[in-house]
Amino acid sequence: MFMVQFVHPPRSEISLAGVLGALADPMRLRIVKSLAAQNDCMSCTEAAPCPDMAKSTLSNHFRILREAGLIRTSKQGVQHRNVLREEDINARFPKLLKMILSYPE
Amino acid sequence: MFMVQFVHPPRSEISLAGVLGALADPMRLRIVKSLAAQNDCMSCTEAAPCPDMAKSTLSNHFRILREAGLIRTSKQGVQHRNVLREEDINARFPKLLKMILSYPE
DNA sequence: TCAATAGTTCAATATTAGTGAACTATTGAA
DNA sequence: TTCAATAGTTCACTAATATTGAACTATTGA
Repeated sequence: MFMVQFVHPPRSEISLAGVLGALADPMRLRIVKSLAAQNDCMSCTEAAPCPDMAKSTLSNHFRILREAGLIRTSKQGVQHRNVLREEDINARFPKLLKMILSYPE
Repeated sequence: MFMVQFVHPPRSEISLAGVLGALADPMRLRIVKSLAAQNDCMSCTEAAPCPDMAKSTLSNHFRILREAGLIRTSKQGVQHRNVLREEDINARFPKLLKMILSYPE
């Protein structure tokens, strides 16, 4: 009955604290690394950082990434398509994302 | 009777998640910016991001920065001398700190 | 010795994260 | 069309973390 509505901040409202906070979690960092490596959209389960994580936890991580402006989510069929908002992040904080993703750990 | 002991992680144990998490707070980011601008040690109150913050809150922010490996604290008289561990951070995550501190907000 | 200064620690409350269970929405097949 | 499977979300509960006032420790200087 009620469609799930995704909340995406406009580019101008993407904050540094928000971005850093979203990336300051090893699981979320792995999600973002997956999305960056794929260079395409991925479903939540495809980008899941580990197989044994609770669905609700995974969903929460995607929500945090979305609300921080790091990813854009749209619905396609039964899945959610998540893409990295690379252009937006780069426009706000040039080179930051690439640099953070470049570290091995 | 009991000296306050400061906990500082060795360089090798400074983690990306720890650094990003520590910097993902506007107040702590301001503290680190102050220390970077000063390029010297500062007391906690000198580097305080706003004057009306509770002492205990300020103390807690410094503890988080310290435990993340971002600052080194030593005691001098009645004050604590805080310095940015720039070399250590740069060794672990080259250019990251400078980049994060370069954004205006 | 006493007051002032600089922080820390403690205890209480408030916010946030992780998770299982129940739910919604879409697809595909009987 | 109905039903099961799939993909996520939302809710409710618990656990961890942040904020703050009050009490405390340590140092200095009068």
